[in-house]
Amino acid sequence: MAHDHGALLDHVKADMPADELLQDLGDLFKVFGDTTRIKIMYALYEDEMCVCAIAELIGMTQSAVSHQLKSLKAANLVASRREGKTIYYRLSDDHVKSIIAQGYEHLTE
Amino acid sequence: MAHDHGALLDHVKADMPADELLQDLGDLFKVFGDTTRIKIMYALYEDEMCVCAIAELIGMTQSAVSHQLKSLKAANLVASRREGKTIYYRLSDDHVKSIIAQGYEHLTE
DNA sequence: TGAACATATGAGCAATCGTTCATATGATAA
DNA sequence: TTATCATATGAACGATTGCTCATATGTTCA
Repeated sequence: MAHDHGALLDHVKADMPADELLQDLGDLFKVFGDTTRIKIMYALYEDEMCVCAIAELIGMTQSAVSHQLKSLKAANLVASRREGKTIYYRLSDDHVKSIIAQGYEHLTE
Repeated sequence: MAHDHGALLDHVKADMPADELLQDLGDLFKVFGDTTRIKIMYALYEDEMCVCAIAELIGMTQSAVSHQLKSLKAANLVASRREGKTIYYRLSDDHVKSIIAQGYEHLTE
């Protein structure tokens, strides 16, 4: 410790979410913290897209994209539907757009 | 590649931000992607706080907190002021709160 | 059934990350 | 100046991450 902080700590501590939620928040933002995944989310911004289209668009291997889509899906950021051999992914949530938009604003002002 | 995607790729590609911005977005969210840094930002949610108070609050070493504050400052998420020996940190931006709030909403619904 | 296509997945490896430990910097007070 | 307090920083190490490569799964069509 160091100098005295009075009642400040107790007050702030009372307003903090539970540790598990803080962990989940970190894990969620970790998914946003990679350029490849950001590109994938932007690819799906307007409309759904199949895996190989995403791969071609962002210039990455089908395998790499598939691995990242798995992360995104685990975080409930994308959803998918099958149509024959093809699987189409889409953003599952408006939060994706608003989170990215807030980040965008932070950078460009 | 694989099957044909017609004009879809060109259309979506035209709407994508420049690579450098996408990289910056990923780097920004990477800073949110750690529980310790999330805790620090929550600690500063209401008011500024000195380093040792943050360390005591979240139960981490002064050194660890200082390292993370450096990351947060490099991303323009916190700012600081000196008062004698003590240095007070605060959130530098309302985007911090709104980004975390969006993440929170995504998790809790 | 077998071939071709679209996607998923496991292992392995280089790179990045977050903490610890020791030490440096910077400010105050005696 | 010297001692002490508050914070910052560099090196080192274990843990996690994202890609590649090879291969597996699942679907369609002949």
